[in-house]
Amino acid sequence: VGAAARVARRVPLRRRALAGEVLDVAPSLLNKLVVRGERVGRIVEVEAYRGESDPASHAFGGPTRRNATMFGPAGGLYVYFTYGMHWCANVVCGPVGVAQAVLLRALAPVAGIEAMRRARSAVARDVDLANGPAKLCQAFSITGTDDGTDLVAGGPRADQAGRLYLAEDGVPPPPVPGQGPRVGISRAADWPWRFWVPEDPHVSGARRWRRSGR
DNA sequence: CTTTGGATCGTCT
DNA sequence: GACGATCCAAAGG
Repeated sequence: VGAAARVARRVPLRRRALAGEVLDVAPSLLNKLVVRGERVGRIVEVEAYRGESDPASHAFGGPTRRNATMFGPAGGLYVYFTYGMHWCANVVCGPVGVAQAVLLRALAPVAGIEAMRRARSAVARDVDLANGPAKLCQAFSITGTDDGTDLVAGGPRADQAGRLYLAEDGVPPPPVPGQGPRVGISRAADWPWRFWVPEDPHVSGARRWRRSGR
Protein backbone atom coordinates (compact mmCIF):
# COMPACT_ATOMS: atom_id res chain seq x y z
CA VAL A 1 0.00 0.00 0.00
CA GLY A 2 1.53 3.29 -1.09
CA ALA A 3 1.76 6.40 0.97
CA ALA A 4 -1.07 8.04 -0.95
CA ALA A 5 -3.43 5.25 0.03
CA ARG A 6 -2.60 5.77 3.68
CA VAL A 7 -3.42 9.46 3.69
CA ALA A 8 -4.62 10.15 7.16
CA ARG A 9 -8.35 10.22 7.69
CA ARG A 10 -9.56 12.30 10.58
CA VAL A 11 -11.75 10.27 12.89
CA PRO A 12 -13.54 11.83 15.89
CA LEU A 13 -12.31 10.50 19.24
CA ARG A 14 -14.67 8.24 21.14
CA ARG A 15 -15.83 8.94 24.63
CA ARG A 16 -14.33 5.62 25.70
CA ALA A 17 -10.88 7.01 24.92
CA LEU A 18 -11.38 9.73 27.52
CA ALA A 19 -13.25 7.86 30.23
CA GLY A 20 -10.19 6.48 32.01
CA GLU A 21 -7.87 7.73 34.74
CA VAL A 22 -6.45 11.17 34.00
CA LEU A 23 -2.83 10.08 34.38
CA ASP A 24 -3.42 7.58 31.56
CA VAL A 25 -5.59 9.81 29.39
CA ALA A 26 -3.30 12.84 29.51
CA PRO A 27 -0.27 11.30 27.73
CA SER A 28 -2.61 9.41 25.38
CA LEU A 29 -3.91 12.75 24.05
CA LEU A 30 -0.47 13.70 22.72
CA ASN A 31 -0.54 13.82 18.89
CA LYS A 32 -4.34 13.83 18.82
CA LEU A 33 -6.09 16.67 17.00
CA VAL A 34 -8.19 19.64 18.09
CA VAL A 35 -10.59 20.59 15.28
CA ARG A 36 -12.70 23.72 14.84
CA GLY A 37 -13.94 24.26 11.29
CA GLU A 38 -10.91 24.79 9.09
CA ARG A 39 -8.62 25.16 12.09
CA VAL A 40 -6.77 22.01 13.17
CA GLY A 41 -4.01 21.65 15.75
CA ARG A 42 -1.99 18.70 17.01
CA ILE A 43 -1.75 18.37 20.79
CA VAL A 44 1.91 18.46 21.82
CA GLU A 45 1.72 19.38 25.52
CA VAL A 46 -0.81 18.66 28.29
CA GLU A 47 -1.14 18.61 32.06
CA ALA A 48 -3.18 16.26 34.25
CA TYR A 49 -5.40 17.70 37.01
CA ARG A 50 -6.78 15.03 39.26
CA GLY A 51 -9.82 16.68 40.80
CA GLU A 52 -10.64 16.68 44.48
CA SER A 53 -7.47 14.79 45.41
CA ASP A 54 -5.23 17.32 43.64
CA PRO A 55 -4.39 20.53 45.55
CA ALA A 56 -3.66 22.32 42.25
CA SER A 57 -7.01 21.43 40.66
CA HIS A 58 -9.90 23.89 40.48
CA ALA A 59 -11.99 21.00 41.80
CA PHE A 60 -9.94 20.64 44.98
CA GLY A 61 -12.43 21.42 47.69
CA GLY A 62 -15.45 20.20 45.80
CA PRO A 63 -17.99 21.42 43.25
CA THR A 64 -18.52 25.14 42.61
CA ARG A 65 -20.26 27.11 39.88
CA ARG A 66 -17.05 27.47 37.89
CA ASN A 67 -15.89 23.85 37.93
CA ALA A 68 -19.26 22.19 37.25
CA THR A 69 -18.23 20.91 33.81
CA MET A 70 -15.37 18.92 35.32
CA PHE A 71 -17.82 16.84 37.34
CA GLY A 72 -19.74 15.94 34.18
CA PRO A 73 -19.09 13.21 31.62
CA ALA A 74 -15.73 12.53 29.97
CA GLY A 75 -15.34 14.43 26.73
CA GLY A 76 -16.65 17.72 28.09
CA LEU A 77 -14.69 20.91 27.48
CA TYR A 78 -13.89 22.79 30.69
CA VAL A 79 -12.99 26.42 29.92
CA TYR A 80 -11.94 28.83 32.64
CA PHE A 81 -10.91 32.50 32.82
CA THR A 82 -7.71 33.53 34.57
CA TYR A 83 -5.42 36.49 35.22
CA GLY A 84 -8.31 38.79 34.38
CA MET A 85 -7.86 38.30 30.65
CA HIS A 86 -7.05 34.75 29.53
CA TRP A 87 -9.07 31.63 28.75
CA CYS A 88 -7.71 28.09 29.15
CA ALA A 89 -9.21 24.80 27.96
CA ASN A 90 -9.36 21.32 29.48
CA VAL A 91 -10.62 17.92 28.33
CA VAL A 92 -12.76 16.34 31.04
CA CYS A 93 -12.07 12.65 31.70
CA GLY A 94 -12.93 9.98 34.25
CA PRO A 95 -16.42 8.90 35.39
CA VAL A 96 -19.30 11.29 36.03
CA GLY A 97 -18.91 12.83 39.48
CA VAL A 98 -15.09 12.61 39.34
CA ALA A 99 -13.56 15.94 38.37
CA GLN A 100 -10.49 14.92 36.41
CA ALA A 101 -9.34 17.02 33.47
CA VAL A 102 -6.46 17.46 31.04
CA LEU A 103 -5.25 21.02 30.43
CA LEU A 104 -4.34 21.63 26.79
CA ARG A 105 -1.05 23.52 26.97
CA ALA A 106 0.24 23.62 23.39
CA LEU A 107 -0.77 22.74 19.84
CA ALA A 108 1.18 22.45 16.61
CA PRO A 109 -0.83 24.20 13.87
CA VAL A 110 -1.87 21.66 11.20
CA ALA A 111 -4.47 23.48 9.08
CA GLY A 112 -6.35 26.76 9.03
CA ILE A 113 -3.22 28.68 9.87
CA GLU A 114 -4.53 31.81 8.19
CA ALA A 115 -7.58 31.76 10.45
CA MET A 116 -5.35 31.31 13.49
CA ARG A 117 -3.26 34.28 12.43
CA ARG A 118 -6.41 36.35 12.10
CA ALA A 119 -7.30 35.40 15.68
CA ARG A 120 -3.78 36.29 16.85
CA SER A 121 -2.84 39.20 14.63
CA ALA A 122 0.16 40.31 16.68
CA VAL A 123 2.02 37.02 16.25
CA ALA A 124 5.01 37.01 13.89
CA ARG A 125 5.89 33.29 13.68
CA ASP A 126 3.62 30.29 13.18
CA VAL A 127 5.37 28.47 16.02
CA ASP A 128 3.96 31.06 18.43
CA LEU A 129 0.31 30.71 17.34
CA ALA A 130 -0.67 28.06 19.89
CA ASN A 131 2.37 27.31 22.07
CA GLY A 132 0.69 28.11 25.37
CA PRO A 133 -2.65 27.35 27.10
CA ALA A 134 -4.11 30.84 26.60
CA LYS A 135 -2.52 31.27 23.18
CA LEU A 136 -4.20 28.15 21.81
CA CYS A 137 -7.55 29.41 23.08
CA GLN A 138 -6.98 32.66 21.19
CA ALA A 139 -5.92 30.79 18.05
CA PHE A 140 -9.08 28.63 18.17
CA SER A 141 -11.36 31.40 19.47
CA ILE A 142 -12.17 29.40 22.61
CA THR A 143 -13.96 31.40 25.33
CA GLY A 144 -16.33 30.85 28.21
CA THR A 145 -19.22 30.29 25.83
CA ASP A 146 -17.50 27.04 24.77
CA ASP A 147 -17.50 25.66 28.32
CA GLY A 148 -19.45 22.39 28.39
CA THR A 149 -19.03 21.61 24.68
CA ASP A 150 -19.07 17.87 23.97
CA LEU A 151 -15.70 17.18 22.34
CA VAL A 152 -16.68 13.75 21.05
CA ALA A 153 -19.59 15.03 18.95
CA GLY A 154 -17.35 15.43 15.91
CA GLY A 155 -17.98 14.92 12.20
CA PRO A 156 -19.35 16.82 9.20
CA ARG A 157 -22.13 18.54 11.14
CA ALA A 158 -19.66 19.81 13.70
CA ASP A 159 -17.33 20.97 10.91
CA GLN A 160 -20.21 22.81 9.29
CA ALA A 161 -21.09 24.55 12.54
CA GLY A 162 -17.46 25.28 13.45
CA ARG A 163 -17.95 23.28 16.62
CA LEU A 164 -14.93 22.11 18.61
CA TYR A 165 -14.05 18.43 18.79
CA LEU A 166 -11.19 15.98 19.20
CA ALA A 167 -9.99 13.63 16.47
CA GLU A 168 -7.18 11.28 15.57
CA ASP A 169 -5.40 10.73 12.29
CA GLY A 170 -3.31 7.65 13.02
CA VAL A 171 -0.30 9.38 14.56
CA PRO A 172 0.32 7.56 17.85
CA PRO A 173 1.35 9.25 21.09
CA PRO A 174 5.12 9.27 21.68
CA PRO A 175 6.21 5.90 23.14
CA VAL A 176 8.11 7.78 25.84
CA PRO A 177 6.61 11.25 26.39
CA GLY A 178 8.49 14.07 28.03
CA GLN A 179 7.35 14.36 31.65
CA GLY A 180 7.92 16.94 34.35
CA PRO A 181 6.30 19.30 36.89
CA ARG A 182 3.26 21.35 35.96
CA VAL A 183 3.73 25.01 35.06
CA GLY A 184 2.54 28.06 36.94
CA ILE A 185 1.04 26.47 40.05
CA SER A 186 2.01 26.92 43.68
CA ARG A 187 0.41 23.88 45.34
CA ALA A 188 1.67 20.38 44.48
CA ALA A 189 4.20 22.21 42.31
CA ASP A 190 6.58 19.25 42.16
CA TRP A 191 4.14 16.59 40.97
CA PRO A 192 5.36 15.54 37.50
CA TRP A 193 2.02 15.64 35.71
CA ARG A 194 2.98 17.66 32.63
CA PHE A 195 3.49 15.60 29.47
CA TRP A 196 4.81 16.69 26.07
CA VAL A 197 6.02 15.44 22.70
CA PRO A 198 9.83 15.32 23.00
CA GLU A 199 11.73 17.74 20.74
CA ASP A 200 8.59 19.39 19.43
CA PRO A 201 9.24 23.11 18.84
CA HIS A 202 5.62 24.01 19.62
CA VAL A 203 5.85 22.97 23.28
CA SER A 204 5.32 26.04 25.48
CA GLY A 205 8.51 27.70 26.64
CA ALA A 206 10.44 25.18 24.54
CA ARG A 207 13.55 27.30 24.35
CA ARG A 208 13.71 28.04 28.06
CA TRP A 209 13.21 24.46 29.17
CA ARG A 210 15.59 23.01 26.61
CA ARG A 211 18.36 25.25 27.89
CA SER A 212 17.73 24.21 31.47
CA GLY A 213 18.15 20.59 30.49
CA ARG A 214 14.60 19.19 30.63
C1' DC B 1 19.65 36.91 24.67
C1' DT B 2 17.21 37.24 29.77
C1' DT B 3 14.53 39.51 33.32
C1' DT B 4 10.86 42.35 35.04
C1' DG B 5 6.47 44.09 35.77
C1' DG B 6 1.84 45.53 34.05
C1' DA B 7 -2.64 44.27 32.49
C1' DT B 8 -7.26 43.04 34.47
C1' DC B 9 -11.44 40.57 36.62
C1' DG B 10 -14.02 36.18 38.00
C1' DT B 11 -13.91 33.24 41.74
C1' DC B 12 -13.91 31.69 46.35
C1' DT B 13 -12.55 32.92 51.30
C1' DG C 1 -9.93 41.28 49.55
C1' DA C 2 -6.41 38.25 47.51
C1' DC C 3 -5.01 35.62 44.00
C1' DG C 4 -4.41 33.24 39.97
C1' DA C 5 -3.36 26.20 35.49
C1' DT C 6 -0.75 33.70 31.44
C1' DC C 7 1.08 36.71 27.95
C1' DC C 8 3.65 40.41 26.18
C1' DA C 9 6.19 44.66 25.85
C1' DA C 10 9.91 47.03 27.62
C1' DA C 11 14.21 47.43 29.64
C1' DG C 12 18.70 45.67 30.64
C1' DG C 13 23.29 42.77 29.41
